[in-house]
Amino acid sequence: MTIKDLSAQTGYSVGTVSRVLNNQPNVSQKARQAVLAAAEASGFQLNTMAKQLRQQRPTSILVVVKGTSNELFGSLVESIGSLVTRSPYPLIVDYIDEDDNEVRQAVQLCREKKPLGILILGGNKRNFAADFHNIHQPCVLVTNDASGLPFANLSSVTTDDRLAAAQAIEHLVSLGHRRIAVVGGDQSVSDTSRLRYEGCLDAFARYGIAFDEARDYRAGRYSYAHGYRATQALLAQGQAFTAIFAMADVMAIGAIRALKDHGLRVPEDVSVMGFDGLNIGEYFVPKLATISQSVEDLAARSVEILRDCIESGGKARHETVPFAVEWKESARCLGS
Amino acid sequence: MTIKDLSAQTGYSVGTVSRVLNNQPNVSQKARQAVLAAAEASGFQLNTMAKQLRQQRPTSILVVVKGTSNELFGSLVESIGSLVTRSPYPLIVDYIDEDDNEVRQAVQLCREKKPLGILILGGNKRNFAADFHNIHQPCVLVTNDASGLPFANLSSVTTDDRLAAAQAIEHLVSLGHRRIAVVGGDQSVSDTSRLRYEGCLDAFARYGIAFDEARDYRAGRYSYAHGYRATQALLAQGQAFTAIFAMADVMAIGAIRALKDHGLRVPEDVSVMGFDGLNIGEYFVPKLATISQSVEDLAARSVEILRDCIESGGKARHETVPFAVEWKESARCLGS
DNA sequence: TTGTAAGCGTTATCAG
DNA sequence: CTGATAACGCTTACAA
Repeated sequence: MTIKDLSAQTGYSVGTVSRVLNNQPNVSQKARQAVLAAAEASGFQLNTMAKQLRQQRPTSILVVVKGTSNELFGSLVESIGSLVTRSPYPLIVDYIDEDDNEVRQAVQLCREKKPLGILILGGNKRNFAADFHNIHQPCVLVTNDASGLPFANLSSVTTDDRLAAAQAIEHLVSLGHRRIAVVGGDQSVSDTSRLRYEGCLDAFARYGIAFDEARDYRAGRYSYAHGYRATQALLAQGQAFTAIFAMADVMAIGAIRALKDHGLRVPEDVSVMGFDGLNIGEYFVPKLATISQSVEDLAARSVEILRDCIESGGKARHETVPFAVEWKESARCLGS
Repeated sequence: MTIKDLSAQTGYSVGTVSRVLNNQPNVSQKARQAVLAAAEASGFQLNTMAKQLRQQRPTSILVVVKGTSNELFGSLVESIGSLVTRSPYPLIVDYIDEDDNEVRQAVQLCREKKPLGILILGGNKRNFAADFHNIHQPCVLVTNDASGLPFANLSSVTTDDRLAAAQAIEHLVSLGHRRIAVVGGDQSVSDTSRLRYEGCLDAFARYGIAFDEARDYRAGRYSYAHGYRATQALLAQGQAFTAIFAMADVMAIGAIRALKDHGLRVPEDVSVMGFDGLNIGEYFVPKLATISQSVEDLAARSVEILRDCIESGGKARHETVPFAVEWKESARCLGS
């Protein structure tokens, strides 16, 4: 089935058929109806490849997901997926390892797929600074800030990680905690982790609380397993802390399990606070105190910015979505 | 950058350039090297659209994900994604609502995207029986059995849901439980739920245990929230049961939360058993007793079958991947 | 071994 | 308003 067949069936030329199919003016009602009817009857679909080849303009949106164990990205991809599915752009989703270079991968895929625009979930500034100049279509970095970078086509949507982490610590402090351990990511490779770490330090400083990185901080990936291991490592030194702040809900859950396996109760013996606001947190026992970032907001803003850049040539921007400190069962008031 | 440019640069004709780029024989070493060098130097990439248009053969694999709240599918998509990313086929992932018709959606997308093959996550036989005849490329239905259906291009990879559910109940029975409530999906629309339900009945019958659907069964989607609600509904009649079998881990987690909110302890007061073997189950408190299906196996088998059908014209087959009954904390021995 | 040229299904230009 | 026709970048007979 091609427009040629449609042309033969209706008696109109391929030119006219094409115009009808593309809702162009300068077609008579009669022709329009005839073509539309024939197309409908045969379930005709334009051949995307031919169309794109001719128009020289791509149609898909590329999504690069960095790291697969963080459930936040899973939800984010789904949310983005359902937003984009209802738009005219097909999604190409590419999952890469947490250790791979997301920008290089994106460059590679851009050459191959020539997408209209790109969404990158997770990443770090260093990789962008090094390789992003090879990317020329609109791109939105999601969950990481890219505002310092000198690229006119790079937007970002993120939570104010530093402030949010500081508020997480503040919340624990307000509950009476003074000895707080932190589990998070490797600050040298993850900007997110670095910012959240700095936020912690901000808060510790503000309250004059001692924090010794070597003693009170353990790093790993954002996954259940690494949260578990990091907490075990912390516990191996003896439990001097009354609270743990985990930089991701998945790590917090791993941490709680580790505490429990160590014979400690949450929150009676140790309070735990997470970060992300995953659905599971609401159902976990105990309910997870956390910093919630709305997956829906993050997804919606990212997609909207990208579409604006693609469709209206909008300027790149760097947005911050709101977060909320969720008071929940896993963090309790000390001595109450 | 087109092969024409490469042709001009090297002095060879576009035909020769094309042959080199496609690793065809009948090209001199000299020509091959010259072209490859030029391509390398300029970072040249063949234009996929033009190639496909000419060859009339598609290259992508379509993944249709039905329902977004079931974490199992989330992990599955990721697992499939990382398997396929390392193959020459781009993935097109489409998320649809749990209530949409996955086959119609697939038909629609096939017309548009003309994929090489299709992976459908979740679905029901009725939809396949009604509309699958419109699909002519290899397709694998994942997590649902399609063996009864008369389509030569339809494979399926699934767990033996009926047997697995029966073993879940058996496990609870072996722990001394006699009054077992079940939360699951709507059997009239979800084959998976129907099979698991029948498995439950098999086991109940085998042990002569009374089970009254109206009293002991509540349905909802496979999500935390629906597991929670279904359990609330069960509890609203008074708690006559000592154990709950949930047809999905996400429902089991919702169930545990509901029990807890009702002042009941798990497993001391009520045992809970799930189904799926999600990662979270290992970290949940209590660790979730479940039927584990290996996401990796499911993904690996599905992708392998699909690739075999696509690449070697392999025959459709219906496979069953192993499952395991996981004895874990959330299900305890009655009266011990 | 290499070059030439005819399409693949569309859209866009240009004449009618 | 409509119809020819030339591209788009590539592969593949076929000819040399």
